Amino acid sequence: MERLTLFADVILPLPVSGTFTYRVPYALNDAVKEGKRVVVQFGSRRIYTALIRKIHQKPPARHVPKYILSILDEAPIVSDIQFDLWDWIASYYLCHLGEVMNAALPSVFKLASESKVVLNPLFSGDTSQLNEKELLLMEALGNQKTIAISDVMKILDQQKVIPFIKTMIDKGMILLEEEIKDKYRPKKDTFIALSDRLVASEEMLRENFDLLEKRAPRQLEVLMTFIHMTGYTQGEAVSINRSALLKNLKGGGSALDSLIKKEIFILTEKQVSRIDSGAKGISTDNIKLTKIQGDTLVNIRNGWHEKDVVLLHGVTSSGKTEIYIKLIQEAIDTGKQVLYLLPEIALTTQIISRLKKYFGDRIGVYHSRFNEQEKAEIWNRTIENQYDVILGARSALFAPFTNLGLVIVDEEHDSSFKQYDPAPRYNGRDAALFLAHLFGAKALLGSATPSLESYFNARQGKYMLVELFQRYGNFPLPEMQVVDIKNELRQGKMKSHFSSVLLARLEQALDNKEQTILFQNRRGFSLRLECEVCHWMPSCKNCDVTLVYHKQINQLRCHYCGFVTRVPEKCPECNSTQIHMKGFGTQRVEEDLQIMFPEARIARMDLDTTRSKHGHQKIITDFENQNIDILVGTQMVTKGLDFDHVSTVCILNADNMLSYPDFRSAERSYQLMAQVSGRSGRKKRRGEVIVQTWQPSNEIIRDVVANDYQAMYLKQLNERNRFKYPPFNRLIILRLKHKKSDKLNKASSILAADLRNVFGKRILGPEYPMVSRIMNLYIKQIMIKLERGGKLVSMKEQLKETIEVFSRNKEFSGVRVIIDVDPV
DNA sequence: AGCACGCCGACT
DNA sequence: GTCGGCGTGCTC
Repeated sequence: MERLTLFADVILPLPVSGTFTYRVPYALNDAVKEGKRVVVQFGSRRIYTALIRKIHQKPPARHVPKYILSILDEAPIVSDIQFDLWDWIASYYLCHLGEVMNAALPSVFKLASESKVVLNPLFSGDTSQLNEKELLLMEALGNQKTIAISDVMKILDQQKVIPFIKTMIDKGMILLEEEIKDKYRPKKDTFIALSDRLVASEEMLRENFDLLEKRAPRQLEVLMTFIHMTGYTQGEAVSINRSALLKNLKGGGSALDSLIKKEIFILTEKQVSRIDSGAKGISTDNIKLTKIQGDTLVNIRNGWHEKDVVLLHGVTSSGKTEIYIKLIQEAIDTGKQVLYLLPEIALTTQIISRLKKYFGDRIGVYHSRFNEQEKAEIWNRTIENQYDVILGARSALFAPFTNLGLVIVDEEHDSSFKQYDPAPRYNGRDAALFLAHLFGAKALLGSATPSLESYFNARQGKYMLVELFQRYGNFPLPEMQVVDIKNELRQGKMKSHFSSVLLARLEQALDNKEQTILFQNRRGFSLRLECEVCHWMPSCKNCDVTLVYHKQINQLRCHYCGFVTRVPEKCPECNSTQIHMKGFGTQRVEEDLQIMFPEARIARMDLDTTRSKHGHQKIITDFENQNIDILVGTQMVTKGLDFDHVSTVCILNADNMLSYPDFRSAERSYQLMAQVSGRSGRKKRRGEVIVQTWQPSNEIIRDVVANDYQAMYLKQLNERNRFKYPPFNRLIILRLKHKKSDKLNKASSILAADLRNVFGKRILGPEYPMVSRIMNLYIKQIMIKLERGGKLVSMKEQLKETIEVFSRNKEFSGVRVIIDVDPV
């Protein structure tokens, strides 16, 4: 029989372009399959887990391929559709397939090993002919079986060890070994069962009882507890987790061991799950939708008849989750899987348990707090079709779905769906929509404050728009009150960051045992100039952003287009010379508050207090249980939390987000303020929202107070159009990094010039980003504004090509170019 | 990404 | 004269 010579193109988990072709050993001809992991050598000695992308019979023209060393999987772990998704991500976000692979696979699926040296078993053991260094290594190998190459360097105290190792191999003293083991280990637990003879005969069991009663009361207790926990039916063997048994006994390990020795119990090892399960879930029929929720459900269903994507614009607390649950159930009923994406920070136990309540162990959760072994287990279970629903943050979209029918992206406006670093710099929402498209699945984007892009798409007819403007139980939107900080100051009523209005309200809330959330934007520490009199702030003439003050050069600068201007001597609005720097005080809020309200229980939720593994969850739980009166927090408090006893929400300073130098700052501010406000008020009581600001007549604030998303949308859309920003234009940002600023400057202006030759006026910059040096690397960025409807694919090809040509220039070889498509 | 190869300064 | 520093280029 003729043997086929097969080759496999594999993806390596590295930032290298393209795939690499390996030869398939004949013995593995039957076993190779696209989507399986294989072990390959890449370079002189590195061993990697690669993924078979394509199997073919075409030998590489240029070189002799290496062989695949082994196959790791029984069955493919990545499907064709997933590969299509990976391809799309790599080409759309201009990154390498290997980088997508890295993001997609749980890290325990990838292994990279180091070569190790071992003693050659055939070596005579005669060390008389060895030189000093050889003796040293042989001695070390006497103590430990394997030694990594890097450790050989240490032992011999020299860098070049490869030639040395090579001669030792040639002399037959040592061998090279690559330790390649799957890092994924099924978790095993020890189980206890009654021995067969006791199971077979109740009489025998009684005999043992009597025996133990006299001599070993503790052992009897163990046996009794076991019977108590498992029950006893003659002829029916039952086992129980050892630790569970011991837990009920409060110790008794030695007594148990004696019973095992006496062969009354037998030990078995069983593979167990790391993930709690067994929960059955109750029927979703138990959810009774309100009339308006029911109507919305119907609207969404109808929307899907027209378009594949529906945007659900539903005010905060409108009961969107119940609608999602109904839709999930419907998808499951037709035998399909569901992907439910949320921003990481919104993945709290609150939402997880709400879904588990209905879908029990049929829901798999992808969570950054899960360790890699757990993620691998969820992955495997997904392939085995044990899940109907996958709930998770953006990376959950890489789960190995087989039959996806519905994608839900909740809080779709949230910027954390976009991965910033490292590559792939993908947007989880957009990639999920593409995934839905690949499966022919329906998609639902949900938000109380949709992103301009999504809303625009809905208005343009690309998506179907469904609106839900009534809060659950028809309780009213909170009452909003704008407090003019300027006024308060003038009247001497401002204490620290707190207006008299806020302080009065806080006192009242404390008296009534109501909870309060004080929101302060984390952003806004950059220096900006502001007129003390009229609060005019200098903004860019090319872009709709506030200029940032650069102290070193004493100039104002737009970090988007590079516009630079001198610091004005007089305010152009009111001619005042009182132009000062602005920056908001920080975490003193909590301390100041504590001084004013010594009795109050105050907590802070920000990056510092939530850094620990369960810090975030702990604060939420404490707040839920009303162990906290006042919660001071950043963005975090806005994400997907529902608290029942919050009567008041205060935005301490609306200005610092409004003036953030970013074309999205108005949109973001609206979203943030609207989302924070939505935390106020529940059920019986109408909530209150206090907005403290220097500019009470600011349009965005007015729109928030009026709950007028439309107004904000239309105004912003106009701005975006004027300045060629999304959704009208697509943005790509190139970030160049180098440790020498002069080299970087030169490199970035040359790249920008190269790009202008191709793209003309679509290129802006180079410019320093706001943080112009990170980890000793200087950074410059170039922005590309591509018009919508342009030849996006070919434009990206040209962009890639231009960058590649630039990178080949030796003068700039050390300059890293990072491509960020659709930055947020 | 890693690793080897290469070409230059400070040591036995 | 060697070691090892970092820059450069390739890996199927």
